[in-house]
Amino acid sequence: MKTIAAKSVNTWTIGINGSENNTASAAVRAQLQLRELILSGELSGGMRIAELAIVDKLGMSRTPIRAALMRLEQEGLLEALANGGYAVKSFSESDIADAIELRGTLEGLLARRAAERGAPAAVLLEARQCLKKIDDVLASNALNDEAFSGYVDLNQRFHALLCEMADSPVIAHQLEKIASLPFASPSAFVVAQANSPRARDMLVVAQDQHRQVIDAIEQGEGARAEAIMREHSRLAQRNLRHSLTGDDNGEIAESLKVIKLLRRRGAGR
Amino acid sequence: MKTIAAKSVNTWTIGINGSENNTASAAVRAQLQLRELILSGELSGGMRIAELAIVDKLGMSRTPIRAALMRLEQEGLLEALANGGYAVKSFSESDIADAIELRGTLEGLLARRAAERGAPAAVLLEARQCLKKIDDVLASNALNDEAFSGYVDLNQRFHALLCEMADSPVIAHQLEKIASLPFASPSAFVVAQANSPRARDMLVVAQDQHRQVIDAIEQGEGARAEAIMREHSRLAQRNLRHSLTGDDNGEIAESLKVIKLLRRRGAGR
DNA sequence: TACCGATAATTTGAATACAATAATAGGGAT
DNA sequence: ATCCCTATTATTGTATTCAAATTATCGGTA
Repeated sequence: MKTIAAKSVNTWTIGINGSENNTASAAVRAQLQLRELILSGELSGGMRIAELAIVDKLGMSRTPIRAALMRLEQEGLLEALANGGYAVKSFSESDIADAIELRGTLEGLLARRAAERGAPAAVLLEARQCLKKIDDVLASNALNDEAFSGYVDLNQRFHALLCEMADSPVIAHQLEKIASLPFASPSAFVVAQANSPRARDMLVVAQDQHRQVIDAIEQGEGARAEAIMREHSRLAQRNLRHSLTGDDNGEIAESLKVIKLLRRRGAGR
Repeated sequence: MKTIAAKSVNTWTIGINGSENNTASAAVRAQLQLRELILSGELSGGMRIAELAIVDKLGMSRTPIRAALMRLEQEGLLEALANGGYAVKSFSESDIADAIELRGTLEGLLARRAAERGAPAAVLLEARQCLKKIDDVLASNALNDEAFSGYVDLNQRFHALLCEMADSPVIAHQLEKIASLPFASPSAFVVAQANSPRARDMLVVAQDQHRQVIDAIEQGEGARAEAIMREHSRLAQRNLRHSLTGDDNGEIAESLKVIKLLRRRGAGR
């Protein structure tokens, strides 16, 4: 009776790890596959999605597909049309920037709370161990793809630990929702940097911020902890801009699924 | 083709205004009625919700009810159970406090952005007019229920205008979601104060903050605007505490639907 | 040619029927 | 008497059918 939400649990981790997860319910499979279709650009921004078309494509009945569409709408990847049906949402560059800033703000809030109210020693210890592992990954001067992928995992783990320190289910839940937007996740633009010569340096800076925020939390320095996490999110902002205005003629951008969602110079804002 | 989301539009305003809205789709009706059942305490915290039971109660088929349950889950009023089905969520006092702080943080972010990037003159004008109307409401020394209800409307309008000033659909959308939790809405605890002698004074303070934040935005004082909105949300915190620890032996609390969701001294936190 | 109306077709919303899975209760064995 | 296994029941997940509404198409008229 006290078991909780395995159903609506972050479908990200499932999908990301590649395994097609044939055991999951049809609705979840539909959700994952649809997200994949959207992120891969097969269903491009602004395009209207008809249920029957998806039925044909995914080979299941309308019911689980309707559920998946509904979930993807709440996730923010689709928008509901006035007279039924959905359309693939597209995002301007400033939308993405806003989403990142939002995440930074919330992580700042978490960090401040953790500092003000004190974080459990056990979690702090885990965080320090996590930092050490990241150090290990960053030890070599040239990072291969495997190292980057390892970094992404540890980075996500660190951010999760930060959530835990603040001990606020409500805020944590909301942050999860925000980070479910593919371009707002803590390590969304990390991989984009894999080929860049300065890639490692970026991670070194990020790691320093990680360390400082833990320090601030331990010292009970709320304002500092908050400021650090906000600034930390600006790294993602920089990576975003770097991906888009990169000197490599969009080579990096091409490798980023997220870019498919970008509305190129849409009507202002 | 460019029409947008009349479907998933905030169902709050619909429900709040009392009219049962028989024209809406069955799914939306189910959502409204279910929320009413939850907020009225008929479906109390922790209670498991079986679809068939709701079918009997609301007299429609499972399909729209499933949709409504899904929406209420995303809204945060229900939680999905591991093996299917939902349970009514209950909130601790700190959960509510966190939700309010979250809203304050986001509104702070909005205000800062509005200040930093400049808000459209038209919206600023509207906001000033809104403030004037609130002044009018507060003019009399003793406020009747009608006056309070008027205040609530104007207050919501003001907060909406603030959203508009920041001109960030992404942040606005997220804030809407957070404020959809009944106790996190900007004017959630205003009515609770209707009988309190100091009720009007609270609103006077709030109004002053409204005025100052607009001033800060006009002056481009981002940090100040942010700080004001954060502090502004603490009024709701105080009202919350006042409602709960009130000297009137829970008379106020009784009038607040929100209280039905409260988990009295649950396991820690 | 452009515009308006009617009809046909497509599409979503709702209801029901069906399948699979989890909970429960009952009976048997140790 | 208790524990475990099985069978039944209840409940969710999925498919399909039906209805309503919206959109598209075709024909006619100004």
